[in-house]
Amino acid sequence: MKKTSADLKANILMALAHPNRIRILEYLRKDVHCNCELAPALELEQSNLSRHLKILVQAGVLASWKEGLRVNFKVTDDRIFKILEIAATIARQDVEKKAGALEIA
Amino acid sequence: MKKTSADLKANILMALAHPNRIRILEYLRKDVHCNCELAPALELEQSNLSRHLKILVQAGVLASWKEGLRVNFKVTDDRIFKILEIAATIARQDVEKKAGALEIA
DNA sequence: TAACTGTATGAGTATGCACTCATATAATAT
DNA sequence: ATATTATATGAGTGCATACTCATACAGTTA
Repeated sequence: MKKTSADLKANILMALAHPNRIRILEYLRKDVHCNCELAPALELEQSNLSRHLKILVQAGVLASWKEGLRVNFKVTDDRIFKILEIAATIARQDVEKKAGALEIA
Repeated sequence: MKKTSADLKANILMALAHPNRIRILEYLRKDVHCNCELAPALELEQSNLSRHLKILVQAGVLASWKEGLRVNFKVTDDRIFKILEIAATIARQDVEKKAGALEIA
């Protein structure tokens, strides 16, 4: 069945919408890393990490290539971080608004 | 338990990461609308729509207020659309890249 | 060749999400 | 008060997701 524009956008956003996948992306912001470096750095179980990486690759957010035994990953498009930045801003404003509402009450 | 920065960002993105919620946001881009206008326009069952709207409100993406019988909704921060726009761009590029890979093969 | 390292994946489980139907609540109008 | 309209929510279902453990696979080294 045909994918609508909303489906395509949702696919990308679903790939991003998990705390561990966001941590992966932020860890990859500066440098290229392999599964074996990410696992201890993010304290994720190897197979779990592998599946998260697969989701990000399938969504087109990460690129991967083999280098000997390792598989390296890098972020394909830095605009991903713009999305994360806006999400952080909105989350922060929402927290502030809710805190303000409590003070009034 | 305490929410990390990645958790907060993921909360926002999870709220956006559904085709119908994206359609809702895009429908609300220009104008304020109530549940009763959205349901027929987006062909969503009333209770289902109501729950989607609740998710968006709880995430701080939509604001809502009563007006007689109706509950109106508006987008709180237009930067949401920047997120959708970037997601669309990345999705489009990914589709093109995969199409290109097929041609070579 | 065998042993080792790094990654992927099958299987099982537990949790969460989207959806529908029926019903409850809220506000208005007769 | 009753009826009507708009929205919210409880309950049930089915499906997707995240996770773990064990194991398979791929590439390297001895």
